[in-house]
Amino acid sequence: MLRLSKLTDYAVVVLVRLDTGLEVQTSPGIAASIGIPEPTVAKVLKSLSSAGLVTSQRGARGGYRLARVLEDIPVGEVIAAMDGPIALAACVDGSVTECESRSLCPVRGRWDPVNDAIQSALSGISLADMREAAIPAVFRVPHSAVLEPSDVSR
Amino acid sequence: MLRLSKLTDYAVVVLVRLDTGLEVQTSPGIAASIGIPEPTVAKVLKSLSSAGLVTSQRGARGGYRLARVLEDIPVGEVIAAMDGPIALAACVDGSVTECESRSLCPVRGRWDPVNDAIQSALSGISLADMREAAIPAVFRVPHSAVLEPSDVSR
DNA sequence: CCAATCAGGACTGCGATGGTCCGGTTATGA
DNA sequence: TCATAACCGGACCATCGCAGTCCTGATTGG
Ligand code: FES
Ligand code: FES
Repeated sequence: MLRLSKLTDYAVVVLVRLDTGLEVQTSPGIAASIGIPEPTVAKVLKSLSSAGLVTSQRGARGGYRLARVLEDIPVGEVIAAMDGPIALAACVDGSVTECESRSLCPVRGRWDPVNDAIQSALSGISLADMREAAIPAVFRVPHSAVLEPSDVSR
Repeated sequence: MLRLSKLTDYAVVVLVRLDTGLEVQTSPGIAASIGIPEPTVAKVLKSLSSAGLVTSQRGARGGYRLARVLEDIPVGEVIAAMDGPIALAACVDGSVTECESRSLCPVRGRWDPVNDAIQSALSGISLADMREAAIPAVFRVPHSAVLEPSDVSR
C-alpha cells in the first residue's frame, strides 16, 4: 500500500499549522487547534525537534517555532524525520537484513534507482505546495503545471 | 521508512526470474532457483496471477509465464499488485477513514500531488531496468553503461 | 519557590504482514 | 481410466511495528 505512517501525516499538519506569524506555539495549543490528542502532538513535535525541523523553547512561555519557512521544507524531509530514512526494500543500503540468497537473487540490491526516483520526487515538493493545494483552486494562480495530467490517471 | 512489503520484493525477484526462454516454470522450480520457501513463492505467484502480470497453466506440466515482457511492466504496477493501490495518506481518495477534523485540517486531502509524483516516478522504471542492473558487470556487454560498477559492490 | 513547558524514555494494545497449510480443481500422460 | 502434478482460493496463526499514553526529569519565566 506504500502507506506512510499516521504520525507523518500529523507532522505535516502540525508544521503547516505552525506557519503563522506567532512567535512560539505550545504543544497543547496546537493540539487544540487541529483536533488531535495532545500527547500525540507532543510526540510528533519532539521528533520534529530532534530532526531540526522546528526549534523549541523550554520553560514557561516556551513552545515551538518553525526552523525554516515552509518553502524550504521538502516533504521528503518530513517523512525521513518521522519514519526514518527512506529505504524501500530490505537490500538497499546498510540494512542488517542479510538477504541470505544474495548470490542467486536476480535483482540483488537494485531497488536503488527506484529509491532514488522516489527520493527526488519527494524532494521536489515542499510543504508550502501542500499548504497552497489546500486552498480552494479558485484562489490559486496556476503558476506552474509541474505534473502532466495524462499519466496521473490510472 | 516508506518500506514496501517483503512480498513485493519477492514479486520482483520472481518476475525477473520468470524472464527466460522457457515456456512455463513451476512454482516449486522458481522457489528452488531463488532460494525462497515454496509456499511463499506460491502465494506471490497467485497474487501476480490475479493481477494479470503472469498467466498460469493448470494441471500437470503446468506453471507460470510472464504475461508481458519485462520492459512493459513498470515497477509501480508490481507494487500495486502486491500491496494494493498506492495511497500514501489516509485522506487521499475513497479511503473510508473519516479524518474527523477535516474542516480544521490545513492540509486536507492534499497528499495527492505527492502521491502522483511517486506514482509517476514508479511508472517510469520497468522491471527490465532492475534486471539489467543486477547482472554482474562482467557479463554485460557495455551497450549502455547505465550503472557505475562502483556502486554495484556494497 | 512555583508553574509551565519541553525532553526522553518506557509501556501497552492492536492491526497488518509473513508465512504455512489444506481441501479442491484442472490438465497431462501412462 | 486413473494417478499425478500443478494451480486455486481460502483459512489460519505468530510476530512485529505502529499508535497512543504516561511518567519522571530538566529548563525557563514570574
Ligand atoms: S532480495 Fe536481498 S539480495 Fe535479493
Ligand atoms: S488529515 Fe485527513 S483531512 Fe486532514
